[in-house]
Amino acid sequence: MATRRERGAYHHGNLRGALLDEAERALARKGEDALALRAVARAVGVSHAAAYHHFADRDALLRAVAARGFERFAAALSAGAQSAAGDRSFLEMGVAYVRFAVDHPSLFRLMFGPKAARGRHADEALVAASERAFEVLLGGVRRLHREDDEAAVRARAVAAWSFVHGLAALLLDGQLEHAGFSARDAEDAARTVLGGGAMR
Amino acid sequence: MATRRERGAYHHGNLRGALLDEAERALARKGEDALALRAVARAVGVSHAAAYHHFADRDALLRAVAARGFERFAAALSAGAQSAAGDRSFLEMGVAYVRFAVDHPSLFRLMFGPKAARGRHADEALVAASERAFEVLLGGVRRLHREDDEAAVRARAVAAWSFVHGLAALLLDGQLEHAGFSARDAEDAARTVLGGGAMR
DNA sequence: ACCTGAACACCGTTCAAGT
DNA sequence: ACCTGAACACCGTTCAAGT
Repeated sequence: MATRRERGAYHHGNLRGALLDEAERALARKGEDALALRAVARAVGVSHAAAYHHFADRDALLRAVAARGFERFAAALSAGAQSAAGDRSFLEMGVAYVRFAVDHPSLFRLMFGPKAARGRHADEALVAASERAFEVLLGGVRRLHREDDEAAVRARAVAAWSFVHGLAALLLDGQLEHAGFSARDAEDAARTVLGGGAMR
Repeated sequence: MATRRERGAYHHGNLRGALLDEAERALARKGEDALALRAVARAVGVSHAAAYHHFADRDALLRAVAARGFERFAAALSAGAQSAAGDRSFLEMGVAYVRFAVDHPSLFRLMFGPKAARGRHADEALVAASERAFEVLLGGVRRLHREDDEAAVRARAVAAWSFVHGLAALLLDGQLEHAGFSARDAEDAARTVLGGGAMR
């Protein structure tokens, strides 16, 4: 739980981790576009060229942040599903999905953005982390429809995933404000829309 | 239908339009991040400072491109809906939605990205264009469920929109390749997933 | 009204050199 | 093995000045 402030520890310590922490903070504060590799290195107290010893380039740093995001995302989905029993469990997973997106908008956009999409092959950790999140979702579908075969489970999972992902993305963009749903009360919106019968 | 090539016409002609055309091309070719205002001006044959006479900054140029995108998007949805009759009309609108996303990935991401979201208030044309697209969607829902009152129509529209938007976004990211759906055969994927019973 | 050239403060990336 | 300083080629944005 080492925070910044302590100098000298980085120089032969965990620079990679420190860069990731700072990049995540910068992402949350200023968004993906405004995140500068040089500024991250500066904040950590190291030369900008030092970062290239731990990440191939700026994109690789961002992909590593995205991979971490997927880990926390999967954990949040699990926690959501476990917060209720029976049929409501799946709904709560959807609510957790939307809540994560709205609570960490820049991280969520990074995780599902072009950087992460294009570099999927290149980044093992990213693929593994996003697959883990998908597994959590599959688990939820299996508990809901025990009788289905594997193909049917995947088809249901894709449909459910599309539904909740679209809702999260549109809320994030403020695109549903025409329809009276704002990102501020995203949790209510999620319960209303996801619970409205289209999900089963 | 004036293309580039003709020099001298810009100098007291339609520079704004030329910049938009070129920005759209650059967006499609290299993506949002790599689109440089200076490069756009250069390609059009004008000094980079000239662009600031027509757009407040780079973000404003991108928002204008997004607004144009929404116009074409609305037209594509209409055309899709008109390509079939009865209940199938709504499905075809969804297929057109996904096809647009996959055919113009960078434009689609721009339209629904943070730039467009944050600057919504600032950009009248963008809000108007995206509302027009939403109206097309509402029209489709109304034809499908004539008996519903306005609130029910909006709720159905939000659910349907979320579903199809999520599918489009996940296909774009290659996130559904685990499940056997690739962006290459997006149209088949759209028919399978959207037609699979979750939409009604 | 519309466009230019020069200037400023920042980037991402590379590379020889230091410990 | 890990980090630095200097250098390169590029940005976005501003502003006085030109027509």
